[in-house]
Amino acid sequence: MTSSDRDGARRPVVTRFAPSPTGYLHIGGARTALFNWLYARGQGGTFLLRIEDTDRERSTPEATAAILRGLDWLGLDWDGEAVSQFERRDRHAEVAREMLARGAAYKCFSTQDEIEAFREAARAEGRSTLFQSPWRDADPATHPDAPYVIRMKAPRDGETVVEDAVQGTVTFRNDQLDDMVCLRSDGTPTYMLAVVVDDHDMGVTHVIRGDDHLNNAARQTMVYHAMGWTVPVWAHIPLIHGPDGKKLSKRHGAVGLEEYQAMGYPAAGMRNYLARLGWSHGDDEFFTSAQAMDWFDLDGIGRAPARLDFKKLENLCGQHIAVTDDAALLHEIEAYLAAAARPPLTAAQRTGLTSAMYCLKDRAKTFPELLEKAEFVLANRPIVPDEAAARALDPVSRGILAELTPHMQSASWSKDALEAAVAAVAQARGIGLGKIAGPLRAALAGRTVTPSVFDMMLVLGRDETLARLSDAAG
RNA sequence: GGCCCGUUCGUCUAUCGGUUAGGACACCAGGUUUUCAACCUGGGAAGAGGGGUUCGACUCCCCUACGGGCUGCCA
Repeated sequence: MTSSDRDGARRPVVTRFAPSPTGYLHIGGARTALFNWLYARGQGGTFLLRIEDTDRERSTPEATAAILRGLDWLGLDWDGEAVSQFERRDRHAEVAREMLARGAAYKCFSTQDEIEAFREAARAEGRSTLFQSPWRDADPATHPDAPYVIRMKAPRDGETVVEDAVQGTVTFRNDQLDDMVCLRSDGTPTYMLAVVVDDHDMGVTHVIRGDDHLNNAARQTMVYHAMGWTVPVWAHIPLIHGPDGKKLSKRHGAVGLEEYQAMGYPAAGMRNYLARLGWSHGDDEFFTSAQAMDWFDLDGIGRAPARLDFKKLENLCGQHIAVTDDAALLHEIEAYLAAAARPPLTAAQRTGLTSAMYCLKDRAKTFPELLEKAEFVLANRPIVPDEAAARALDPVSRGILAELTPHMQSASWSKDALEAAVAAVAQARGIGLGKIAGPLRAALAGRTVTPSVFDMMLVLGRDETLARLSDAAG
């Protein structure tokens, strides 16, 4: 059996990504979104987006916007409108009341101070610090006229089993689970209640999320049971760690997805890398999104946390840049420029870059690297050599360039002819091709790292090439 | 503290009781080469430790160590 029909009944798959808008889109969150998207799309299902903004203190519209931008960049499209969890608060409260009516929940009048006192005492005595409310079985007649929260009346005996598509069967003793708060004293729902209600109402069939929620799944299962709702297929995926194996944090460098865009990684490479991080399909390493959709399955998800490896990311990005068509590449490079707050391309640069793309795309791993190698076509005369290029333009080299120029003037402008011309000069001088290519590269690009000198001449054309040669030789 | 999860080359991983434990990235050496990238050849590199179960364990069970998570009127 596959994980998709673990619960027996085949339902159209519905997944969701449910981030809380309290900051940027975390790289780990992005992968969670990717897995949900891949699974839904691969199964011909639906992928929903829900913003978990019930924490009014920390939620911001800016963070929501950042999340949407991140998903958009990664190419993860969701179905329908993004749902605001906060706006569904009345529905959540309604379910809390329903649980009350069913005897699956109760009003708890304990104050924060009382709860804290309880925990301190428990800690001191070495008992469980799970709060045991005195109101759990209180007679409603004794209820004071005071603020209260609605707590889940969790079973005290027995155990709750979470059937997880990734983690396997995980059993929790019910006495380890507390009577979680479902509705706060101000009448707003807690996350624990809201997720369940929303996932149920939205018809979510597969909950794929970080394994920091594995414990929560047990308590949420109780809500499903209390309401008589079908429990979704759980899939708790391991978190992503930093290169040192510790929980990913800012000291590891980039943790926000947008930073990766600003660093110039192509979205396709990012998707490929993220998909491969914690999920595998045999020995396949390099693949398109279409293949990933086709192959993606919950069974292929690993159980151990994975570490970020920038070298591998770069390698995959390089491969994707090489196979992306020129127009799409240009488009993405312009988006990168904007994301990195770099000046946009001029019309002339856009044209030049397009004509040079064929000799740039398979020698760059990131957009900044590609742009650096494209400098020869991006820059205008006079070409200002960088330090290394300036060193390559010593008097002897300039003499060589001066000698080469007439040959270039008469050569037909094809790669073969250009190579022949350069070879002829090399032979006449009794030097290797490298002795000519170095200065030539410096004169044409002002750089020492570029595409082939012949490709550059082809892209630049005769007039521009000769002009640059004369600039450098002169 | 309690509960839960995890642990195969440096990294990502394959393996789903029987393999010389495979691949990729990275690294090292050599080759090719006009730079970079790419490419070719070769190399080093792994089952956390200890007990079981079994004819046979990386694979199953237990313990320990280490890492992570939860234990909130945060999500």
